[in-house]
Amino acid sequence: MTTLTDVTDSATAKGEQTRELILSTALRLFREQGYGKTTMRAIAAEAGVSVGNAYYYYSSKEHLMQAYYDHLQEQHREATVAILAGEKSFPKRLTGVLRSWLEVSEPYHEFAGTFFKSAAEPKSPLSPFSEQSRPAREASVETFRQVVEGSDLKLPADLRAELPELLWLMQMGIVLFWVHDDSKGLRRTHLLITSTVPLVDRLLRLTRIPGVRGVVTDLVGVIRSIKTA
Amino acid sequence: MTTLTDVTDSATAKGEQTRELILSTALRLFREQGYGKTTMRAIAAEAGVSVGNAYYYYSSKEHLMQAYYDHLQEQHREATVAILAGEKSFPKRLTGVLRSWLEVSEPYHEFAGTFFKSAAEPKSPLSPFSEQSRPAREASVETFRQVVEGSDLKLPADLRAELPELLWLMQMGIVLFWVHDDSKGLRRTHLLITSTVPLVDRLLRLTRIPGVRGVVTDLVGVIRSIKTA
DNA sequence: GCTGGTTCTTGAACATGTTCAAAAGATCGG
DNA sequence: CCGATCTTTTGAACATGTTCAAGAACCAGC
Repeated sequence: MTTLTDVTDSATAKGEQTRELILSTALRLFREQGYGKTTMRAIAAEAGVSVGNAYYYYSSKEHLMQAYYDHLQEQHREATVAILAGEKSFPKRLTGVLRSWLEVSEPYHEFAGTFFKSAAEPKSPLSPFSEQSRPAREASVETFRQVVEGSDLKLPADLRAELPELLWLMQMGIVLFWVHDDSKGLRRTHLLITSTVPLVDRLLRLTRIPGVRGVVTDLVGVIRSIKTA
Repeated sequence: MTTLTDVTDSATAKGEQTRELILSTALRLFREQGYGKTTMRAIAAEAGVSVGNAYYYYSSKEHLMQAYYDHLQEQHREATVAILAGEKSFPKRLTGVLRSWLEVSEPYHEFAGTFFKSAAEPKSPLSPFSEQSRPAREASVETFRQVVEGSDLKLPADLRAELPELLWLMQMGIVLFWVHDDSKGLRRTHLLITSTVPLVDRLLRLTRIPGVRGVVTDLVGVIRSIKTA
């Protein structure tokens, strides 16, 4: 497959151009006609290569999707930088990050469903919980860590430590909702975000109440034990 | 396709036997060798009919899965009756219902992943949120309604009304976890249930605290607005 | 510039879900 | 019992993801 030298000077290598040609062609076709209607034969033909060649670089149609996912992730990360730079309020930071995901992903909404279809299978490398998507997942969690870190939110340390992953989970939930949302202009998903974020904010601030504190501590404990079990 | 008379005397009709033969054969093969490795040709051959005949009754391989899903749902509902009859404590009722789902589904754990793969696609009739699975979904929510109704749990009316659906959502989450759980004897999923249920119980009882009450009322409001939007 | 190996490319072949036109069987009025 | 109509059954054909053996292109070392 790939050798060590590939990593260093792959940028100029011949095959690397083919690889990118195939990927960009695939992404374009996915966008233009959806994932399901785009055949591997069509991708190959459009890119001017043979079917087998596409498989030489991407071992399956799903892998092309995986590449798209990484692409999306990267775009989102870039988009968040500006947002996080100029805002201290926690709810606003969170809203901004979630909204920007929506914007970045919008062109793909139609065929995102098919994406999640693959993602839901545990053994699939596309699953957001899989080993293969660990880098993308950790990058995403990192974004939420920044949302928390740079904000004015005051929280007990233990909860604060787990919060980024919880927010990531929240985003997964929103994405799931988004995938099923066929309302005009994604109105319902926007509504979900605008109404959920302030609620989360208030919930988090509730941890100051003594009676609540204990439950939260336990909640954090449960999360930790499940993660390591 | 089907005429009105079908509904009434279909039980004895010739074709109905074929339909059931195909379904039972399919389910057996699914269990024996997994969904992916079971081909439509194999199902047809094993049932002693032609491939086209299988499609005459089940318009796709996924539809056979749908039938299995209904089957599972029904088994779970039956299993819960006994549990709910002899227990008043809310956490115990909830634990019992969740555990029994685990038991009923256990033989299918291995290929359940593939099932959820199909289920995650929004347009798929298999999606737990789809129109087609509304009956199964409502039956399931109904079970959780009974968990709440027959329990000693004291709650504000508005929250109590939404709780069954929230619990159903919780189960979806557990199922998602379960699908990814490959620990010995499903240890981690059991752990998730045993540690989450008491927490939910405590969280619900927290609604008595005035400061919490307001947030919960708003939460319920958000849920309602999202549902109807 | 030859040679041996590595990388890249090809297209035919395969596996499997799905469709469909045609045939076979069942039902029923006359 | 006949023919018409509806239901059921068939199997070949099709679409498409995937594999693979073979060859082409390329490159490093002599």
